[in-house]
Amino acid sequence: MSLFNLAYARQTGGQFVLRIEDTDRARFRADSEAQIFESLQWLGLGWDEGPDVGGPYGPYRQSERLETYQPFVERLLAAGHAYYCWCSPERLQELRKAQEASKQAVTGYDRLCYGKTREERAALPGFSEQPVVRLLIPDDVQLSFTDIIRGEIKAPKPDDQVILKADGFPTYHLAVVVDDALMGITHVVRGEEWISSTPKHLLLYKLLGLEPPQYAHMPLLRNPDKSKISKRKNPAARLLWFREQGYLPEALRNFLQLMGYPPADDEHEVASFDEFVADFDWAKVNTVGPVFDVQKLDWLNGHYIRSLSDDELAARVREHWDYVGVSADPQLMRQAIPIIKERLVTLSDVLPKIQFLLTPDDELQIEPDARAALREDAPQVVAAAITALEQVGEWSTDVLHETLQRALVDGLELKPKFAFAPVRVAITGSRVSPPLFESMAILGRDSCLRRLKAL
RNA sequence: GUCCCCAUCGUCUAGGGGCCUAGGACACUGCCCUUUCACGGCAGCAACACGGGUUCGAAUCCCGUUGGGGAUGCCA
Repeated sequence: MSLFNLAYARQTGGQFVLRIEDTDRARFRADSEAQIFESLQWLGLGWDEGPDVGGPYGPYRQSERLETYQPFVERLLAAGHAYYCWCSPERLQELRKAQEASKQAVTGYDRLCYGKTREERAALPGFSEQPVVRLLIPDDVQLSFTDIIRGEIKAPKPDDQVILKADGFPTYHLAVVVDDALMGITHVVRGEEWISSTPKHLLLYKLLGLEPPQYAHMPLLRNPDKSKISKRKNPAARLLWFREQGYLPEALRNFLQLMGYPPADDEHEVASFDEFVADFDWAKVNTVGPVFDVQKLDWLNGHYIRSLSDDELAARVREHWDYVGVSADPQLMRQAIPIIKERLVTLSDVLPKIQFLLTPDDELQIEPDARAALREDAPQVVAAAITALEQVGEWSTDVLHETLQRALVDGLELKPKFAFAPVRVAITGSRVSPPLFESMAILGRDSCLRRLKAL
């Protein structure tokens, strides 16, 4: 949502505003705001106005704007567009349960308090001391509106929605309308789950004499079983999970772009944010909720990793290690970057791929399947390799390649495949590894010979 | 239950009446490259949910069915 919001703001020279909608005290978490900041910043979606950077329409936290909403509530009350409701949460719950059980079409508040004074209402059951304020939905409330993604859409008829809670906080519905109007918001970009609430918002604009914004209702991302993406079913619901896993923000950004927006053409699935901005058009945004498929993200991430220079990639790996708390020799990692780069899917793959370089020689484990795959001639091959390598002057990739080629392939008349396999197992402990001679060059003469002798 | 949104390969999508024997990407399979694994290259597998219309002609327009999603909160 933010990505698309920002793209449009950039394309049109607008401001991207970050507002914290923290009107629910029950769900308040001290660290959630910091997580929002970190997620957006990491993804490269910086905001022009917000609680931390300020701006002309602050404060940008709804919990700090309580006095702002009060007069609007009073105006609605005075004009008869809203009314007090003393119904207790228990009564409302029972009402809801009864409506569900009845299998009738009726839902929503039954207007028990409408038109009653406090005294009149207090005489009835299910009374609570502290009232809420409800919006009176007229019968002729406007139910259709223009969505800049979907065109003309209909929405369900709302019930008498609470706009001011018993604790004095506004609900989202009131706060979002007041704030959007006061902050000069021209475009509201939100998930499609808000379509059904839009008539309430439009009504509020009308009753308050405010100019409504344009609406863009984006499709919701889905779990592989097509349900709405959730933290329980999908760790990907938490943006920072990707950071922890070693994904590049630009890869995730590109992927998210793809999830909501078709590529400009067949050749442009990999596209920068600037290209996205240049091509951006609300009418092209998808209306179908896409399944979040990590495989494609993996491919994109590998693609972006490969497009980085070795130094850039090493810097990213160091950042990632700092973030997740890995401490390993950064110099060695930098040396190994060229030989592991095209083998990486995420930054987390770096450590396991260079583990054999970091392990002390006497602690190197030979993987069981690697040992099992050794042929009977392995001892002779390793012995020949040791003999040949002990004569090597310059310990470099080319010399090592040439030396072993001559000693094993030519000397023992082996196919390269069988000639180098035992050496690979001795050096790396595995059947699969980064390129052998490069690895040996990084490891150094002493370690290589020790490992060969050990095998 | 009611209301709303949506419906093309396994996944993301192109397509907006004839250019579609439906194109691309990821994944998968095979081949090539190759010291392993990757990368890269080439090839292949694979879809218009169903039923009615409209039309000379429908993946494209309309209706219905089915399926999926969302809303129905003093949550956002």
